[in-house]
Amino acid sequence: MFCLADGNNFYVSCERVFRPELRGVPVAVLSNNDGACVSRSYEAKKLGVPMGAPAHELRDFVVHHGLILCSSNYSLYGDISDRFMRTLKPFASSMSGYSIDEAFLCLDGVRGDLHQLGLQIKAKVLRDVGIPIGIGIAPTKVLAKLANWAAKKWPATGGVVVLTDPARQAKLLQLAEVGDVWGIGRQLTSHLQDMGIRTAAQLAAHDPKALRRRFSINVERTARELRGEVCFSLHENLGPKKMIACTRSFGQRLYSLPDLQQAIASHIARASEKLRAQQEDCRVVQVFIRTSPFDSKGESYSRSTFVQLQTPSSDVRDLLQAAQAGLASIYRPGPAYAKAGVILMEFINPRMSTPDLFAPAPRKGSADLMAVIDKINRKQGRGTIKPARLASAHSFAMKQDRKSPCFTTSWSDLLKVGSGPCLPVNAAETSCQK
DNA sequence: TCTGGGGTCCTAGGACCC
DNA sequence: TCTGGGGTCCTAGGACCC
Repeated sequence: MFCLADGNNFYVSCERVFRPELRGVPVAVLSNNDGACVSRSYEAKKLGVPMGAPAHELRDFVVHHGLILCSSNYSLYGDISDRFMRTLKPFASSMSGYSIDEAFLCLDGVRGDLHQLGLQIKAKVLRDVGIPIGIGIAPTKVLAKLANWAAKKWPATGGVVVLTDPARQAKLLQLAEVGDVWGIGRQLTSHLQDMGIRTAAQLAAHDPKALRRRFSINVERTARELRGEVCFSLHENLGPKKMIACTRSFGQRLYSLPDLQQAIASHIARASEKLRAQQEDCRVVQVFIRTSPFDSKGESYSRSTFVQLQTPSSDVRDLLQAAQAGLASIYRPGPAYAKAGVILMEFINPRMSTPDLFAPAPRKGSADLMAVIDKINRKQGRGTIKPARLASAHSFAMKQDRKSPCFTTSWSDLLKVGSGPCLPVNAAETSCQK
């Protein structure tokens, strides 16, 4: 039996934990660079604020309906996510975090009333972490997802739906459209509809073999899971990452090579840190730069290149060298660059591979040096030790005009408790509603 | 003015191997 | 005359997720 615990409007809920004035009012969280809407409160959804809408299209809601916009604050969300996962863990024999705001629990061997258990989990997370969640419990992951969907869609469920009874399963499958099923996106929905498959029930009833032939093995599995046949295990797709990407749009357009070099250096610093965290080396570094697809005037330019490392490495100096060489080969003066990124790929475990006899030897002392850098940066904050190429003020920095304080991850942002309302030390500068 | 970031998996088709 | 069978690897492109 699987249980899916999923935060409601997670980013907005995180903002509300430390900012009670945001409760009960329409709130939306924006993506990086204050670009598009990525999370909406219940009140914002009710107003009709669309998911994914660019910020400038939300003006009317702000002016006429009191919609409050927040920049995204990923260190805050990440920290609250950690607390969320820690709180869930004791409820199950095993658990698998699926995304920043979702986790699957394995309830095999759990005795007693599952609905009561769901209510307990929900109450505990609300009390200890401060965020509302929905709970779906069912024999397969796809059904647990659907149960969770139902728990959020119908408030009368109390936010907990247990799908063990076949009759209830069948009923829900008829109410859900095929596009509401986990793994069935826009394209598949339209193809399935052409075949006359409109509801989850119809998908479950369709011949799985035919689904495999027409689409893919995963559509077959999804359909089988809807019937209660387990095809996805708890720890599906776990393990080290197969690629690590760091990409960003700039806060403003960039033109010069040195500016792009800085952006690339900062991406490499972060990407190589992630790579070292999973204790692997990489063989290939991809670099790309591009203009904005939304710039109607001006030249459109998008280039990408792969740089092969002779000796696999996770040393920031090696990766930086490779990435800068790649950048130099694709950079051209003229275009208004809007975004750059690096992607590390082809990982190897250095303890389980044979070095190339003719490749240059790895740098001496690299592992020790990197370990010290990572330790210092973990303790003193990201960027305490960084490539010298990076200036302190970035020309490529993100736009985040409405960012809330890092209440839990920055000493200077801790809430000051004293007379009057609780305000963070630097609240004046970071107020959400500028 | 202003349009996110980071992942995974699958398939088809070609090249190549024994 | 008759022209196999079983595989791997690679890449590009498409689709999905949060």
